[in-house]
Amino acid sequence: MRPRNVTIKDIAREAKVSIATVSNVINNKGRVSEETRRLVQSLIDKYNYTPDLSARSLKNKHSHLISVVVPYLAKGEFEDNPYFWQVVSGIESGASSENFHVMLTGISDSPDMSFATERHLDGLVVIGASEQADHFQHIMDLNLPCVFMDSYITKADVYQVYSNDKFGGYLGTKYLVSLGYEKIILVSGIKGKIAEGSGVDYQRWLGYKQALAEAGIEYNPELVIEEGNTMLGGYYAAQKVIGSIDRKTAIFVLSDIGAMGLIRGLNELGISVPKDVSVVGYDDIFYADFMVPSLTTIRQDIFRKGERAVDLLLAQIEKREIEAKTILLPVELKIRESTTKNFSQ
Amino acid sequence: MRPRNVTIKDIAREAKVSIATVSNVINNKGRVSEETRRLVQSLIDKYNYTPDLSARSLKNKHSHLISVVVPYLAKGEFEDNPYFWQVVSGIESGASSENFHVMLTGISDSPDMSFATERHLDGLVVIGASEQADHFQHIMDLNLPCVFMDSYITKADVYQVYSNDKFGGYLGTKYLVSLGYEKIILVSGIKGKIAEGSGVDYQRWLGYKQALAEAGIEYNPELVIEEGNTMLGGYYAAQKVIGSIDRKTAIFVLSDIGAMGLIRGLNELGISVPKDVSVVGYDDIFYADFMVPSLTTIRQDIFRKGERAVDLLLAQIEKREIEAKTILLPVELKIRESTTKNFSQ
DNA sequence: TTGTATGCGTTATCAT
DNA sequence: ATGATAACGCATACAA
Repeated sequence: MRPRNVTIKDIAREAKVSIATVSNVINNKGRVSEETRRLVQSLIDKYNYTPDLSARSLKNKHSHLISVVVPYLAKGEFEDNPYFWQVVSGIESGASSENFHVMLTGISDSPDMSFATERHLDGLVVIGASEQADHFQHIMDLNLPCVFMDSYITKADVYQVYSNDKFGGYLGTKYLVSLGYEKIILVSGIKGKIAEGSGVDYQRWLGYKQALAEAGIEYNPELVIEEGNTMLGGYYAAQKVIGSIDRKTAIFVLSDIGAMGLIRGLNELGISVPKDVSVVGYDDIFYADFMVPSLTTIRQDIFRKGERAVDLLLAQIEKREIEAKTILLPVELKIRESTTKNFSQ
Repeated sequence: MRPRNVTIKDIAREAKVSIATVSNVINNKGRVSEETRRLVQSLIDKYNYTPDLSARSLKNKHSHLISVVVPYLAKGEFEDNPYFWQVVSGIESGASSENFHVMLTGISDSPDMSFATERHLDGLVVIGASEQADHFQHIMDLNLPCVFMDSYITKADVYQVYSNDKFGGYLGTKYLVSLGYEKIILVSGIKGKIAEGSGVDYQRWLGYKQALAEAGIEYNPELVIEEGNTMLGGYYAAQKVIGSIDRKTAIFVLSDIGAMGLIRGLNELGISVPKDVSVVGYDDIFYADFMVPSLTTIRQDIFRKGERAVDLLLAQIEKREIEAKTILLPVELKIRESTTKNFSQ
């Protein structure tokens, strides 16, 4: 199809040196005389030669290719949540600046991870894995550099990055309490995660409970709605909470995308935010500030989180010294229009 | 690091056959006796053997890897627009169902496309390229199977998929006219594209003009604001249009994400949608229905668009028969809350 | 039907 | 400082 590519051999021939020498100047290994180095380099430039990565990978067992995998999500939960895309953007950005490429491994893919070894992937960024699931062991069995995001793996020696979810849960709840609300509904993610005691939502729930306790408000499990951190989940949650909203009620949704669905759902039921009820979200996805009303939320720097994950992954791949295998990112409360003081007293 | 992988040789040895035979059963080439086929297959299963793709790629010159590239966007324009992610989702979905993997090639990457040949990529999906730009020739020079999305390349024999942008522009405009508006502001994308006569926005603009002409409304270039199809672009556009909004005015924004920014911007300036002004968007991104107000828009099936692009690409890669090198997808008007009849008369 | 041998483009070892 | 050569894992042309 396209003209045969120029290889290391062609360069060697034209430079009248051996391929070993060319290889050496490419990887500036070995001691090559400045003179031949320049000669070879000039030919490389002239022919626009770049080494064949398949050949290299065959030899080296690495590929400068990493993959991001999101194993535990249903179709749509991933693609319809800007959170993930912003993470992936950060990953791609961090990777490409270090000359790594990023493969996207769709969530609907089979649990089969063989592609990782087949392609000599250099590493994996795994988002939202759960230690209990089969997948986790599969991934560990790969024995590949890995960074887990948002996973709260308890096993030692696992590279992880997350943000301070417990504190985030605490912050959001405390803020609503400080506004004068006494009944804080928590709209959370995947059913069972809290009971299971795993995942980010569990951590955020811990913070929620702590803030409640500090405020002397009794924890009421009936106020915890597990509807999924999706737009539709939030939308349906609206119907579930509608009955229990009174003047002292506020709602804390553990994802911005869920909060968006909820606010929409509430609107359709004739409830206006923040006039009738205050809502806090979580994540600070890129358009949280542009929604109507703009969303009070727990902000984490999502893009940066992705970048940090690659940093950590590449450090592991390149066996660099690192401070710690675990990176904990800060969160902060971002006050916007979806919350307002409770004037009911 | 991890235990040496089992190779074709290991299987051959244990099966007491040659590697050629093993290779034959893997690719079910050649005539292999049913008996040995079964034997070899059982060992393949037993050892969980999968062929090394780097080796294969070195031999074959293909990789079962495609890449999506978005060459002409500034940082943020890509990652903050759900449109692109939905396209990418569609691409990933289509590709993975055909056992192809997808590489993400970030927009901030250098114009250098050498990675495509280095990695023996099987093909490219290029989004929003412009025939005039240098990039275009670079990509064509690769001589690689390619599908251009949203590009309106005039050169013959180029594989393309787009949706009916001109009709979309027509539909949105006509609808606003039918609601009783006589002054339709058009908020468009990248500056100069319309003058240049290229890209989707130019096509949509053509449709806009046509609808105006049919309605007997004189085209007024001052009503065309080129502020970028981004959230911030829309936001700033609000300040530009504010002065010229009267009772007969409606606004057509050529992206939902821009419309979101615009509506937010208008709100901050004390103008409410649709009470004070009607707004139509474009794309029907996944949350258009969940915004407040929900967005009247020109719908295209974005995910499907991505899927169709891979279909076309894979057909090209596998040299299958196809009906046409160009796929034109339909658009439709989706009426929601951001538009309302003009009662000013 | 099956085996042998060669080459794909590199890197690395060992000579020279 | 440089060159010859083996090896990486696979596919394939050709032989048997």
